[in-house]
Amino acid sequence: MVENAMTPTPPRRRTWQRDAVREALGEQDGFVSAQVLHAGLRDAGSPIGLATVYRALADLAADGAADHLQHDGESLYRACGSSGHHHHLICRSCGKTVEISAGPVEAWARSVAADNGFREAEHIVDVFGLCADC
Amino acid sequence: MVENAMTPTPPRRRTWQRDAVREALGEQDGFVSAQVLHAGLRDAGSPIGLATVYRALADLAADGAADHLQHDGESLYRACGSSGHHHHLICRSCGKTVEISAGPVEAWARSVAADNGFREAEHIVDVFGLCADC
DNA sequence: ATGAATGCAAACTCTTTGCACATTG
DNA sequence: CAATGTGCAAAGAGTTTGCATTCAT
Repeated sequence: MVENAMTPTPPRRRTWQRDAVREALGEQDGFVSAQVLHAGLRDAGSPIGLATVYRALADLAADGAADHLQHDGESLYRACGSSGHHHHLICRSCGKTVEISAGPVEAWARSVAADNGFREAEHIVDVFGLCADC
Repeated sequence: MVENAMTPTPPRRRTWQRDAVREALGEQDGFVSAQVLHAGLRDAGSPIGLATVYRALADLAADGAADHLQHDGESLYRACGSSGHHHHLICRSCGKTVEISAGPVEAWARSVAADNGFREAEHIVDVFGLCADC
């Protein structure tokens, strides 16, 4: 099913859980899974439930406030709309994240999209690997 | 575990199941899920098991004979004769997927990873947009 | 003959959902 | 006060795995 064309009056209540998820997501560099985010929140003291994190993330993604992608069977989310546009190099063992700039890639993505008649192109580019320490 | 650098003597037995999976995959136009492929095979009369299809597809992908991607929680496969590694341009409205090659990006990803001391780098590169029809 | 491949079903992981209760607007 | 959001635990979906049997080499 598709989002109804017009937005009747998006009822979206403000709860501390929702805020917590949004903030936790924003503090992360790169993409995080719902599970990891939930674990982090609980470690930080929030008694928030896993289902709530899933629901909050789904809403954020639906509202365009978060980017969503899937890797290795799990959904990963990333705060979106915050600062500028950058990408990440992520260690899949220790989680270390290095911010990388992808100058050439930006142009490439735009041209590939244009060549195929796509408009409003966005792109997700992240590199996973094992860092020097792992 | 990683593929050993050199190929000692790839033990991969030829079974009619494996052939059936490879052929069925080849007859498909785009990407297919393991489940759909399995259903198709059974409809065609093959008493092949689901687990076998999963295993065969995994092997094909590992051997570079199939392209693999995930969409909406399921693994999709597609016969991929030669080159091996592709990325996708996805319409965020109708879901249409166009396979794109990212030559320059491959090199860039490798060098970025190397520059930061990362090994075994994989990368996620997907471009989203609105296709011409949407 | 030897051991990889298969099949089945149980196990697993990640995600979604039903329902009663708490909260928001 | 009405309706949405939350929690928990159970249900789902998709994929993987253990083990005895079958089959390719």
